[in-house]
Parts: sequence; structure tokens; C-alpha cells
Amino acid sequence: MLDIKFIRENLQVCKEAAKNKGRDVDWDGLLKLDDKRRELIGLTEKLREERNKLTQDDRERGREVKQELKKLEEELRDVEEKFGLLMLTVPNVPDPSVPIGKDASGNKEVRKWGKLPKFNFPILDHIELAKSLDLIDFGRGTKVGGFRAYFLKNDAAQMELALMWYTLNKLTKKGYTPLIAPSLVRDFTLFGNGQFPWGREEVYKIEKDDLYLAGTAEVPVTAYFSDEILVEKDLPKKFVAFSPCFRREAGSYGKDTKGAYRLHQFNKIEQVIITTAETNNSLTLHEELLANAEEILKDLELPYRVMLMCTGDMGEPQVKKYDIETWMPGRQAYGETMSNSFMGDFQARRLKIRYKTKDGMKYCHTLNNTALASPRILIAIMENYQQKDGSIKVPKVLQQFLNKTVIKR
RNA sequence: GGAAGGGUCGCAUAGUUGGUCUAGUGCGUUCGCUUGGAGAGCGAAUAUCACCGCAAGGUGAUCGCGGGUUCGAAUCCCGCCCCUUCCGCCA
Repeated sequence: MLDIKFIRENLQVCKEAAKNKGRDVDWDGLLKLDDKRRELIGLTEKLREERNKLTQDDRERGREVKQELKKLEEELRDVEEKFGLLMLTVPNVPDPSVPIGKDASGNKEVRKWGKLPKFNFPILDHIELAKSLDLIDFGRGTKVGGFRAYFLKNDAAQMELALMWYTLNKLTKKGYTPLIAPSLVRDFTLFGNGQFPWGREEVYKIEKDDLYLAGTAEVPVTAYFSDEILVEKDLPKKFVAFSPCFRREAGSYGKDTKGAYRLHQFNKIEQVIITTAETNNSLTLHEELLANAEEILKDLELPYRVMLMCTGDMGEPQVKKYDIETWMPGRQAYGETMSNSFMGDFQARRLKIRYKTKDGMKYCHTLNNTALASPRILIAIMENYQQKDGSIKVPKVLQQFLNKTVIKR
């Protein structure tokens, strides 16, 4: 949600942004409704002013005013509703540093880290490795939990929790407040984050209780301060949050149907920052979130690359977005493991997260990035760390948790 | 699931015979005085949103949300949402 005043004063910028993001907006309709809206507000206010000045002797006129007001208010409500719907279709404006492009092909590689492993033996993918070492049970997973369900087993089960603990700790030491966040959330959190109204199909709904299963801790944690007014000197607020994540994967029925890449349920540690509305500062924090995620991959010694998303490949709310892709030998490709978004005040406006300044109230900026998502990261670990004898080396930073250096039969 | 209570200015609270309440008080915050400095103390200021306006300022709305009664509602009526407490169940 942008500010209508900002739109009026920066119409060209907004039009350009929508065009670059590949979104259609009915600009003429929006501006006409805005004019109509303001006209009606003027008229109703005049009538109310008159009403407020009436005394007991003017009962007759009072009744008349009431009738006129009722008509105008109805008209205004109608206009505001249509206006609100159009406002929801206006996407956020990308930062100038974002490349313009139509789709994923327009994304820009920012940097690569790590040497791709060379294997002098025929490699296995994570599915084969998981089977031979009894690390993930997909068969019984689907028997019990349906399509895309799984059991993590043995060292994989321990490794996932080790990764979570390692990551939560690491960021806590950096001053992030650790949270374990609810996955079951109310609908306003999803509207507030910008998942709704667009992504309804992607979210599980618990009909009976009118609750939803969040696909990421971004949803509950960004909404943590909803409807609150924060103190400027307490910002930024930095969080590192664990949550189980649920995704219907409705738009990707045929995609990644095998293995642990695309799952309906997984665990994730998410970084979330609520900060002041100072774009340069927010961009610095955006880089900090990126660096944190990169550091975790470096600790795990996994080769990765950082991609800067182009205008056409980012969502409505984003101002700037990076993806980090980790090398997965089984695919002979990089696969997305982290996603780092700066939303400007888009989410804060919807969630009413504000702070007080000398010049008045302002909406906060919000940012989020994955810290670690599993089992997807296990694919990279298993495949990159596999040995000729079919075993898997344990990344150094995890050895203390598993009490072993190698996973073998 | 059963029963009761409650949602008011950043926070905490006052306010229910309808107008004098957008709203008192405390805390917090800001400014000033005081001090070598800090604290305490004293004084003053301090809700948000929308619309009009270059500005000063003006007008309107908002006491959970929506509707109703009324010339007029924080205060009365109806519906909804949310929270708390007790009982029950339970990792």
C-alpha cells in the first residue's frame, strides 16, 4: 500500500514502477476516484459543520441535514471502497539499484562464493543418499502425511535441529532477539504482510477456527508490532525467529515433485527487522541481513551465489530483493535457499506499525531474510559433502552437535 | 466446551441519570528553570487520521468494529470482533 499523496505527487515514478514490475494499474480510474472521494469529503464535512452548529431551536433543519448527510455518506463509502480496491493493486516502487527486467532472466548475479566440489566418482543426488543412509523416509512420509510429506530420520533429524540451534545462536550473538513464532495466524497478518489478497491459494486455512498456517515466520514476526507506536530510539528491532512453515505449493503441482526441495511443511529460521523510514539506513540493514545469511553458508562451507532480483521477478511489496542460491550437485545447478526482501513501509502501512518523530508519526520500514531453511539446505549439505564410499561428511560447525564427523551406513 | 467480566489519548487509568467530554488524572516524552554535572524538584507542552490552505491556520472524524435510536452518544439499543478470569480437557 502506497500513500495516495505520494502517488499524486510522483505519478510518473509510480507508473514506471508498475510497468517495470509488469503490473497493470488503472491509473486514470484511481485518480478520478481520488478526486471524487475528496470532493465528497469536502461536502460531508461542510454539512457536519453546519450540524454541529445547530441548536435546539433548529430541529427542523437538523432533520434535513441528517437526510442529506446520509445520502452523501453512502456515496462516499461506495467511492472509498472502490478506491481502496484500486489502491491495493498499486505495487511498491523499486530502489534505483534494482535492474529492470521482465522475469528471472533479468536477475543479476552479484557475486559467487566457494569452489564447486569436484568428484572423481559418480555422484548421487540427495534422494539416493537419503535412501542408502536411511536419512529421509519419503515413502512412509507420504503414506502418513500425503503428497510431499517426509520423515527426517537418524542423523538428518539431528542435523536439522543442530542447524536450527546453530543459526539461532549465531544471530542472537549478533544482537537479534530470538523468537519462536506461532505458525497459526489470523488473517490480518497475511493481508498486512502482502500475502493476501494475491496469494490466497498458497496458504493453508483452518476453516473451523478461521486461522491460517503461515508459510514463513515473516508473517507473525512482522505483525508482532502491528497497531503499535514504537519509540524512535528503540529502532531498529531485530529478530531471529524459528517457526514451522506450511505452503500449499498450489501453483507448482508439477514442479520438484521428488525429493526434499519443495515441501508442504518445513522448518525455518527467519530474520526480521523493523526500523525507521530512512531508506539509506534500511538499505544498509538489507545488506546486513544478506551478509548474515552468507556467513551461515560460509560456516557450512557451501558454495553459493547472490542474485539481485530484477523488477519483473520481485513481488508487489518489495523495494529490493536478493536471493541466495546454494550449489546442489545433484541438480548441477544453484537452488534458492534464502530470500532477502526490503519492503519499505508497504507492510508497516497495512499493519499500522508506526513510530513518533519530532515531525510527527511515520510508518516503519520492514525487512526480512531467511537465515536457514531445512530440509532444503540438507540437499546442499548431503550432496556437496558426499564421499566416494557413499558416506557424507558432517560440516565442521555441526560436528559437535552430532558427535561425529561422518555419516555412514 | 460451560460461566463471568472487559475493550477510552504512547502506557496505565477516570468517566454510563445522553449535550458543559476529544475526553480528566498518573506515568512516559519534549522544552525551560534549578545544578559544577546528574538526579530530585518546579513550570509549560504533549492523541491520531482525513480534507482545504504556500503558510498561519481552519474544518471534520475517531473512546474495539459496524449499524440503530436522537436535533445531539464514550455514555442507550442491536450485531460482530478481540481480550481477560474461573471451570472442564490437555502436550
